[in-house]
Amino acid sequence: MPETPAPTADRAPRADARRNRERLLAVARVVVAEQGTDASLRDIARRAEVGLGTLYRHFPTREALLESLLRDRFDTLAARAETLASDAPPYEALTTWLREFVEGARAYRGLAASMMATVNDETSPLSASCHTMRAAVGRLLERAQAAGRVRADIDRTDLFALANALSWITDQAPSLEERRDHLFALVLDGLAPR
Amino acid sequence: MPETPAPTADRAPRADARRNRERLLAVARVVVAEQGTDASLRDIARRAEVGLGTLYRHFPTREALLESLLRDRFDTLAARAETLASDAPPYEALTTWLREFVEGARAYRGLAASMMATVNDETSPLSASCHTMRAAVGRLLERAQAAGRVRADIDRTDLFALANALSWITDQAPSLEERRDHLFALVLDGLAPR
DNA sequence: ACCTGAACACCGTTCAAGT
DNA sequence: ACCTGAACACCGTTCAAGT
Repeated sequence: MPETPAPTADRAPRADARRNRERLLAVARVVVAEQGTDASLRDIARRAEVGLGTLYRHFPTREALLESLLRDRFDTLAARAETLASDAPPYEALTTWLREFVEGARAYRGLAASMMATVNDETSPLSASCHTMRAAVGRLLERAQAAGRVRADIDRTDLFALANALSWITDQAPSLEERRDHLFALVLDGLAPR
Repeated sequence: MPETPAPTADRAPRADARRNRERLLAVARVVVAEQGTDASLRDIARRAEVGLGTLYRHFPTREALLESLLRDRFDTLAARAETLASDAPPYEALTTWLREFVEGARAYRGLAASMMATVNDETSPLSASCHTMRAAVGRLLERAQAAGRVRADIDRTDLFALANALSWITDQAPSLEERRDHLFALVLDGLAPR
């Protein structure tokens, strides 16, 4: 019985496909860091020395590419929320997580906008990928609310929107970066119970 | 002495030029309402039944076009700030103005981003046009601060950024529109003195 | 003085042809 | 099974040629 390739669904990908995928992701990481989340897909394929169709084969949509780029980050942030939930007091756990979230969002310009888009389009791969992260921070929020440190009239989506809005500010006007922590603190004050 | 055209600087524009400019503005208002501030300039020229070069002649840049579209709004908002300064108590004047600002920003998707861009690029026509408006709201802020109703550690640029960030949220995720007033109130709470 | 549209250099997306 | 790049339909911007 010769090793028939057998096109089973979960077959190991061909070597060249695997290599191309990795090249694309590595290049995409650089180009998105340079140009933001609306970077030129053509440019990414070019710099990865790969046909444009190859990029589309591996990542049928821009969101799919971003998802692969950001999955690590989402997983890390979700895990971080769990750690904080058991290691820190409710309010401090929440604010620490939010601070790290906003800090990390600075990595890619346009990221905040891409994240907010997932609120509307639940079907996007990006939406699915950050869902567990949002659920995790939701639990942090509820804990802080139960402890009476955060007003009860906001939900995780409100919090997500506020965090992204803060990220967006420095996205658009880098000169306001030095004020970001300050505005962040101001919004936190707004979260206090009435 | 025949009526020599005399190319004086401030000559009345030719009739066709005047007409084209008005057509472009009228169409731009519609198209930007449909597509947002990054609307297709080609589409605007096409629907105005005007050559593409004509659009560029009248509005050398996208920002110049937006500026003409928004000048009224800026002037109105600046005047409104003056009215409120004399008619309403300091804090109420400020919050009323901010509410109207955010409410009005909903007119064009992408407007918040265009506004924030003026913080970095002081040379843009949009920046010049909204400068007096920003100065006016700056005075409202200072009054509210002097009355002890708003924390002293924020300036007009911070406030401008926060207002645009709130506008941006519903820009990106229209489904959050019903939460906007709520998030607005939350940020206002954050403005209270410590 | 002003208008026009072709020309140029870019996009995103698809898909027939290759290996 | 996967890769490739031409093809298509769009952009923004410029500018020679017209009236």
